[in-house]
Amino acid sequence: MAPLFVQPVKRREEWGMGNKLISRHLCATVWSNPVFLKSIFRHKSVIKKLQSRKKCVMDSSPSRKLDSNVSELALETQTSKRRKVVEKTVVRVRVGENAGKLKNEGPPSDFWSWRKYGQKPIKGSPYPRGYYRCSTSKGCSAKKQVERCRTDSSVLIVTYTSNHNHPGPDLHDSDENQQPNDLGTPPTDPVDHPITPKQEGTEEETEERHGHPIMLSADEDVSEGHNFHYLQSPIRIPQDIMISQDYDPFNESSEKSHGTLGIFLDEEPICCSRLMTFPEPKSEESNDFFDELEELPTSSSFTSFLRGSFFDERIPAVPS
DNA sequence: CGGCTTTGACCCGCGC
DNA sequence: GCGCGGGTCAAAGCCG
Repeated sequence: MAPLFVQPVKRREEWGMGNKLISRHLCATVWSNPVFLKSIFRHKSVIKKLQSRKKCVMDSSPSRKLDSNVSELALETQTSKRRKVVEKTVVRVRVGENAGKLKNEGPPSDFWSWRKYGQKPIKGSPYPRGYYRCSTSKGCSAKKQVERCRTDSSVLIVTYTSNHNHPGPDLHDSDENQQPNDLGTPPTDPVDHPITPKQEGTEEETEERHGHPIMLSADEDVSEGHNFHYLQSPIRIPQDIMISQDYDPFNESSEKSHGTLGIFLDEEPICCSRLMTFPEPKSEESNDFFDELEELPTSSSFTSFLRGSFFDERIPAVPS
């Protein structure tokens, strides 16, 4: 299952994007929430292969052929043989309208360290798209694209491709005393990693699986053990982050579709905790987010939150 | 000095 | 074959 508002998609996206949208401070706050950090976690064993292949290519021939070879190998791991069918993970973050006007603004920072390697204007969108590569570890193929929704400049669309093949920064300081796991070992905390199908036994989940094909295909690779499978895009939610359940960036004409996610900053103050559909809702008194974190519900509760608050929008797009 | 951002150029896939 | 658009490279500059 794809965790919290993560959308692996197989299609070529055309969205608007804003490269520098929110202040670094805001970014750090937004992406430092352990709940989201743990919730966006996907596994893929191809990373290792990709990197070894990549290295070979680099050794023999520099530059351009590298990516094509890598992508080709990636394609080998997917259902379609079409070159451009790349499984992606999409995260949508809602920021304030004025966020883009702030100085020192930047894409949502997260758990990982990203280095920008490109920016391109996107046709049909007034906003450029920024291309980022994981700089936490050399050889990490994790990438992300950050752009603004063309129809809603307050929405950031972050598209993650590939997966990290290395451990991320230490989380345990703010994370329920959770110790980072050994390399290649999926986190033991249910919140730490995507809920596997076995863990999802609720009706909603069943319905979800029926309604939306589960595209996570890498979980079976966890057993490989020797490969690294790390958080694709961990996010944290501070208490001032708002969640929208009725925003759908994909639907340009609809702002009230399927309970999709947006994270609001600076607008529409709907407390995150109130939106969480925990078994025991409306813990209105708890304003200290991190205090609340320590009282996080169990995995099933969190799963309920995930399902209740976010709509799985993974799009099994057919290659064009 | 290392890491990061910026930005123009280049490469590649795809549609016509 | 050609043009378009997306993705990447890499040099230059900035910053701590």
